[in-house]
Amino acid sequence: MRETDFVSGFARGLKVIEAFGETRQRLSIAEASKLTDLDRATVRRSLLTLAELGYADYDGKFFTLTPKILRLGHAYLSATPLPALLQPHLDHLSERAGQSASASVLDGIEIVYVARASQRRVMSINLTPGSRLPAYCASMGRVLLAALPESEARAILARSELRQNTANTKTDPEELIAEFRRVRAEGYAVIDQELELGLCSIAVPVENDRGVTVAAINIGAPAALVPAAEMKARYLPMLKETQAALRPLLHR
Amino acid sequence: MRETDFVSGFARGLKVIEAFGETRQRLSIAEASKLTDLDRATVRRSLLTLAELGYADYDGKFFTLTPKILRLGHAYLSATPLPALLQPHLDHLSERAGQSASASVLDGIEIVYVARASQRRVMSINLTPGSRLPAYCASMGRVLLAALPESEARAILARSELRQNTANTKTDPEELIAEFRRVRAEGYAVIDQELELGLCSIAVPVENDRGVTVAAINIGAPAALVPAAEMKARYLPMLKETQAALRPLLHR
DNA sequence: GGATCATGTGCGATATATGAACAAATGTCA
DNA sequence: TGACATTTGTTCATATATCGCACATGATCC
Repeated sequence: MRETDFVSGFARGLKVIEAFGETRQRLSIAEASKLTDLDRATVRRSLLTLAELGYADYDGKFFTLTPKILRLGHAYLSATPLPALLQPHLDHLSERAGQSASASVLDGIEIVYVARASQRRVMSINLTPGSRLPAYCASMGRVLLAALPESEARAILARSELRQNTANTKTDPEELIAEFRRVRAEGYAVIDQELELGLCSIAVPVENDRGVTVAAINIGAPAALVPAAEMKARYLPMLKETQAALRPLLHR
Repeated sequence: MRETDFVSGFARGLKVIEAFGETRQRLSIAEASKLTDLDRATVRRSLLTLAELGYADYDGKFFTLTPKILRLGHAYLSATPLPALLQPHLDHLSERAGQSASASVLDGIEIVYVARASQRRVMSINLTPGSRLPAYCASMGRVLLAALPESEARAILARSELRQNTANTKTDPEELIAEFRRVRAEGYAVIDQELELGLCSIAVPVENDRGVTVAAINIGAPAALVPAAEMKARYLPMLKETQAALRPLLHR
């Protein structure tokens, strides 16, 4: 790509949108400038552009994103066949298991939920399509990382923070790499309260008709109801069935 | 705003992202150019920028959005306190009713789901936060339109397509305006299979502590289980309770 | 092989980014 | 309270980058 094939005004604008993350619903020009490391004048122009287009509100002091911004992400969720294709299978899975079933893909060091069928809520955080979790300590993340060449998986671990969320969280890269080998060999990953106390989950990869892993699906259950040791016996068979049902549906 | 306070390269890029709507997962440069009505060279630069930043994949012929694009919409969902604040109330509502409960806000002629607690799936389409429905034929849409000054509601109806989705769908603007008056007076809206056969729903506004409508919440049920005539008696009391519980929590 | 369509590129006209300068608002401290 | 220091938003001139057109090239289809 040539230098002139890059629209830096666009790139800067996207960076400004992403600055509205986490708890930052309202940003002043100066705050946005600090967060994005862009010049105040530049950020101001981006924000005013967003406001002019209806993607943001401006009260003269603070900018706030409007729901119109959801169109951007929704362009992906509705354009990609994956979520719609997975959804009925997740519904079925969730009903059979009596637990929540989800699907996610990898984006950098995180997994991104693309579809979900939830029973009652077990996690403290609210997962919806678009939600993100660190890959290293989520069952679907383990499956997706295990599908990568080991060098890439290592690179992702190196970029990850590897926080000790609970006493169970595995944070040693070598231990994680060894676990990826086991996942690759046995075809599933179980997480025993590594992300959050009281939550167990089991995941398997979803492969397309050429055997390439394109996503992961999982079932999550309260540890009090289903100990980690029982996850495999209870849920792996139905996850494998779903996996087999999906394979011929996924091309390219 | 001055002319030079607008970054047109940014605006053009956002337009390109939105071109990936509906069934358009893969776009060539020429296709994107037609959809956005932008010059091919411009679209090409925008798409290459998206690819360079990891928001899109490029196989030399077609561009595809990547899950990274979800960060943009998620910046809103996680930054805005509304979804997180509503979620536990929707969970509770959904459990009490034994039906799906949702919350949405208005964006132009559409409602946008910002939170949802779903029981079994009753609609053919899969609703998640970020999903959109035309406002004129959805229960939450009726509530949100009824909260606007009548001139604005009329303007939105004028811009809407007013499709006859089912035999029940109201498409006459005057009839809809009259219904908005009733909704305003009585404080709730019921939809009897106007969007999709077999689906009824009832919605109430969510107001902040100053009485301004900031969202709507609803309960949807299969018409076979709960006839429209029974929606009010069954669900309005619990919707009103939720409404009252939310009011003091919403400021500004 | 010619017509049609899609993509890539060079260039002049035009729009944008930059950093400094200024004005206004806000915070600080005696 | 008042004076000073900081922070923030805005404007400006100009160097720089982008836009859109026109043309060249490559693909595809009768």
